[in-house]
Amino acid sequence: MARRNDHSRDEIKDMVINAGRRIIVSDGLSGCSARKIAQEIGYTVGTLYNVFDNYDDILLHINADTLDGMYQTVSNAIDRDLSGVQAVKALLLLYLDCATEHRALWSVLFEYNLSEKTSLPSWYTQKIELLFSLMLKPMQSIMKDEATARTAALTLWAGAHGIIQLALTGRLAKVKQANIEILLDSLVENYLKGVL
Amino acid sequence: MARRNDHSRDEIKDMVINAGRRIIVSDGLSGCSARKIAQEIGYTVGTLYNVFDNYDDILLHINADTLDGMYQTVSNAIDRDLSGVQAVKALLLLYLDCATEHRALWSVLFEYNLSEKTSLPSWYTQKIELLFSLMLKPMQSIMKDEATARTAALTLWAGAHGIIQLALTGRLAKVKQANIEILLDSLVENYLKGVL
DNA sequence: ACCTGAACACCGTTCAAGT
DNA sequence: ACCTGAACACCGTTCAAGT
Repeated sequence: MARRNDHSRDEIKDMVINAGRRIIVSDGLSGCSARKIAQEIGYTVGTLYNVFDNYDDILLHINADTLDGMYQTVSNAIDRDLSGVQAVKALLLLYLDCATEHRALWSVLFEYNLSEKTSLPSWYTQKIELLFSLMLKPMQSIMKDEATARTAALTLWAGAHGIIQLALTGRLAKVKQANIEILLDSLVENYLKGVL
Repeated sequence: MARRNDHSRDEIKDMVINAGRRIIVSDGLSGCSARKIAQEIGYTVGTLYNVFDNYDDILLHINADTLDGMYQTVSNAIDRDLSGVQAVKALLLLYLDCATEHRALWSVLFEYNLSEKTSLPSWYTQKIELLFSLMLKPMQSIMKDEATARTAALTLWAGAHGIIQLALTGRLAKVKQANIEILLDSLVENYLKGVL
């Protein structure tokens, strides 16, 4: 034992993140733990702390991977033929797809709060910004002024998030899964009608 | 020991909920536990399980109290002189106040997910519905058709939640606390302009 | 009937000790 | 330098035993 050196530091990092993701997908966040991840990758729990600051740090990196995956999925699925209002609408439906298809990972993205004081690291918020840029682009093609385009994009982006979040967690009084798209449609349609 | 009978079942229930709320407010959700609640009220942890199903059940009841409190606060603070768009806008700003003033409790409301399968009990979703009725009312005075008024109210309500949630948790790229009101204003103003 | 105390099976985190 | 194993201080939950 000790000093096996089977894997490099970066390899272990990847193994931890991937094992954590698999466990969350199959058993949920509450079914995941540092010990279970360690067992899954064939190392002792102490090894995780050579590579990550703490358990929150592991979750943060899993979330980072989720954001990367969403960016890939969404940017690949974008229909380049659409433009304007239709493009924005299609984009938000793609986010809805991501959320429903990877529910557990998507939940961890928003519902896990890091220790109160420390804010999200900039390399992480940059991933958010990158994903957001997919929304900003079609909005800028609709509206000429850059500042108001950004405000509009933020508003619709966050608004759509709220609809998806509350509906998927059953907190949006009586709204069933099937009606989410109606609300998203209402949001985009009417907001943009008002803004243009 | 045993069979003290100092407090009735309902009294203990209240003590647990209130102690839990105090701990969450001062130490956050991660600082709260069944054991700490028990210690705070001078009982053993086992006693909590005579009165509640499990720890999730305790949090659910704390959330129920939070919802009751929000209903009281908001319905008392409503300016009856306002109407139409202004009334809706003022209402969402009152929610923002609730969220910022009771951050920890407000977080638990949305960021704590009960065990995957079981959905929220109806006595709980009724409290959500009651709070939502405060939003529905002014919307119905703006729009005649009841169904579209409800869709509009749901959309704005959930949309505002998304803006508040993402902004307060630092997940809405570069949006500072001060800009939340701008986004809320943009949401309500433009959405209603489109809908009317 | 009500409450305790102790147990069970877990946690995240640390770190001396081995190779 | 890397990894283990064991410890520490916690968890939620259960339940026989006491009054």
